Amino acid sequence: MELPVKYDPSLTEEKWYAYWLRNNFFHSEPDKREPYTVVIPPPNVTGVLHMGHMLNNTIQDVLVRRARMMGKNACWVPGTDHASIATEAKVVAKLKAEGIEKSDITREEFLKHAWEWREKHGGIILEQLKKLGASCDWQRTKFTMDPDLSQGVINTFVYFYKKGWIYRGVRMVNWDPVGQTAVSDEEVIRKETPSKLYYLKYFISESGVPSKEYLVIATTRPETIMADSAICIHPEDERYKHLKGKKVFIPLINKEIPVIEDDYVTMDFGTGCLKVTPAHDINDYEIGLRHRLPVIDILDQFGKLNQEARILVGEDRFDARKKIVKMLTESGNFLKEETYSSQIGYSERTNAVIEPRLSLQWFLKMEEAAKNALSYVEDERIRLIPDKYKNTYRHWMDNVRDWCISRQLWWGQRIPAWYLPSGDFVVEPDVESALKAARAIDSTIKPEDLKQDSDVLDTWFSSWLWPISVFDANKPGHPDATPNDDLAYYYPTNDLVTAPEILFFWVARMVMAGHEFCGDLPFRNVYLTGTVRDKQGRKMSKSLGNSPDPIKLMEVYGADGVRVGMLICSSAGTDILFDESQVEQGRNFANKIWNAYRLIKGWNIDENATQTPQAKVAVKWFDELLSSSIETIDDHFEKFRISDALMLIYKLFWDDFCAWYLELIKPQQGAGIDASTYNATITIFDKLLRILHPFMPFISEDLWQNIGERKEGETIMLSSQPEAGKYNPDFLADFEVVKDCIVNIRGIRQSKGISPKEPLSLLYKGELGAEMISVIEKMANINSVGSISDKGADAKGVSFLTGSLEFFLPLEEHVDVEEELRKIEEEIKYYRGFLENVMKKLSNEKFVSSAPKAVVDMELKKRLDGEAKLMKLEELKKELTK
RNA sequence: GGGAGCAUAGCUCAGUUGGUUUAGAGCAUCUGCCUUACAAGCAGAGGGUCGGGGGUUCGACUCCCUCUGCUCCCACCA
Repeated sequence: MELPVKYDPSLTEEKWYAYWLRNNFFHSEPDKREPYTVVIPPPNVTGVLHMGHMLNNTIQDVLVRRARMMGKNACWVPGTDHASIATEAKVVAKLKAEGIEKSDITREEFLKHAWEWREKHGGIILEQLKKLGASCDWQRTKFTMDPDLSQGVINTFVYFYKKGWIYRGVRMVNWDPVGQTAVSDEEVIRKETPSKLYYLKYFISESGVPSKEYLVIATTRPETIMADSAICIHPEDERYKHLKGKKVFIPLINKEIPVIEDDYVTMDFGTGCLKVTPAHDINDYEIGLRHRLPVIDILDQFGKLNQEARILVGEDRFDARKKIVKMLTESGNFLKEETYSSQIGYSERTNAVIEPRLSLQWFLKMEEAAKNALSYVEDERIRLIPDKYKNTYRHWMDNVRDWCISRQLWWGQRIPAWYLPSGDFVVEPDVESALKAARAIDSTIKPEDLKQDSDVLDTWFSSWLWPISVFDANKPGHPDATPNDDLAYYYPTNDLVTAPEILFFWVARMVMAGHEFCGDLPFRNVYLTGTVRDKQGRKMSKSLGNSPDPIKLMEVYGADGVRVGMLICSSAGTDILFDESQVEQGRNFANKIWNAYRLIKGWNIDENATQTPQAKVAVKWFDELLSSSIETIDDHFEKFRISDALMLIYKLFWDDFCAWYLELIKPQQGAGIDASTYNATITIFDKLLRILHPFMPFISEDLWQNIGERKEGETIMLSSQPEAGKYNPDFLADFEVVKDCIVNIRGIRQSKGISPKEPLSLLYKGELGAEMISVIEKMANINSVGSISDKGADAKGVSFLTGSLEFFLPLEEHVDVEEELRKIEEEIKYYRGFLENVMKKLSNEKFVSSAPKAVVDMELKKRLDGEAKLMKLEELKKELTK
């Protein structure tokens, strides 16, 4: 069968993925082998694959496939996250498009729609991962809202409540009036936003009556003046000494409020008089707490003014702002406005301007958990890669705040707290136990009297259990329970691959949950990927439209090509500037591999042929090179230098194997190859494929299946990673010298315009085995090799030095003596400079006495080599000028 | 304002406890090649003194200080 000149991924990828699935190769069950476990960072259930996922999952697959080939029982657990805010937002939008408002339907109806949405879209991202080649154990696919996982979340809540770590409290939260929920600080994006600073007059009260005197405050939010509880001045502000103990009137509503003193106020900002609005500003809230000020909340959940405002009731906060400025102008309280730019918080999900709002929320105490979580990283039981993130991690843990775990949403695990008519509440895992507990408080309670809290839990409150609950959903909330077989075997997991942005959100919290429920770390290594950016360094985002569609990319370049493109230039923790040319490079590499295979496959074995000397050296050389390379690759993986490992493999295959090895063993045109070389080559190729497999699973499987006799059920996936054998570094170095000689000769040909097809003769001086000479003959097209001592007295040619060897190409008609002289002069100059440097060191007393012996010896050797080179160059120069 | 990090060839990055022939790779560029596996290719070549300045050291891309530029995180002045 004729193989096409170009590798076509579309013919192999689907085929082999189906084969792997059919044979259940990805599935893992506990056994006697050492486990290697990875849990996927669960993508949003309604999400679609983006470039960040591609990078992240490619790395995981490389690690998992390699571990599997190293004899470990590899288990990569896939799954999705219910992502309450994002998913609920999508469902709300979808219903709206159908003319249904969330507020018009019941919770149950809404959840039905949400689950339908999940059924329809929930599998997409996992299907996309299959295209990438991800070797996940799909039978273990989990969803953070699977019934058993949800129960685990509920149990966890009950557990921490009973432990006293969960409490209910009034807190200033970041309220998203569009999403209708509180969002965490981390989900608020601050953006520089142009606004105005309004200067307003507050008239001073003279025994309950406004006087003509006034003070001036500056505010960006005039619509909140009705919620003012006080005016605050700095205790040391000389300008306002006369205001101490006075009261002032809020404009328009003429309400009397006190002037208080607090050093929170910055004297030189604005007017130095601050209006204190405890209900609508976090700092004001804290001042309010200190001075026991009343909290007047004038905004409703939609960001509209409520009855408390007295005026402009029902107006949206931004409309109210415009209107009140007008009203203040009319009332004579408006002084002036200035343009002003400030950092305004926006909701990450809905982009609505965040409203600081007081509300009753559930919190989880973090102090003790954070201490534990920090210790695992501090003493390196958990390794962060790169370790610079230790600083960030420590900073987070040292400044941790209690975690607001309630969300005013429907999509998620509903908080298991039931309220009695009396206002008391009980926290229990289910309604039956809640009833029982409630009756302990009030024996007359009937089931219909109990009202469950309407909030759901923060999504992270389920994902922090992920490494535990995917194996044993009963364990969270039950630290004393005996772990099931899966958990006992797979936990702790090995490596976690994720983004640094969620180091705190997710990684740290998993450490906390792992410590609490399993008494152990959840993973040993955390590999933090960089952010995928475009060529200009911008984050890839939907709104910018600068992210390529990964599926299309894989269609054009092949999954293997894309995988290589993503990894070739991305070390841990550094952002990768994505450029399609890298993916092109990956595709080209796949094609190179394909064509190497075509070449080998095209050879006929000639049973009568004997191994050429070149082939003999080539096999020996490549075997040893392979061993030394495997050692380096292992080392790279040990240190998670994945792109280094890939680059090494890339060069090993392309340069060493294709450009040198294959060229050396290539039989004469039309001739067959001897069996010994052929078999050795197949063995080498087989090893190369296995080394390539974690990075390029499809093409390596395809060629591996073809290169030998395979039966159904055999796969490169479950073969092994080649191990390093013995090698002789001196031999490898000698071979490099020979390569250098060949490159020299080729370069001379090019500069003299001598065709590679024209055979040349070569003279040399030094020690060079017959087999090495044969390599030079073949690779540089040399037809006769002699000793330099046989060179005729007037022979014209080109000399060059490599290693400790001296070569001479007799090229009578091509030689330009002037030019040769110039080149030699240049080299002499270089070595003089070089020697000068070396001598400077060696003649330095202190260097010789204080540097390690090995370093001094190296310098001595450099000196000897340099002097020898220089001497030869001087000789050559003399000959030329003679 | 607080904290962290980065600055090495045109581009993207290595440079692993300061010493391995006066800095490496890939891509891109240039030159010559359709050489019977591959033009998604082959062969060859050029290109940086390691952001600026100072210091420590026998020795600094590597450690310290400082300046400049950039990035990220945290907090945020009404």
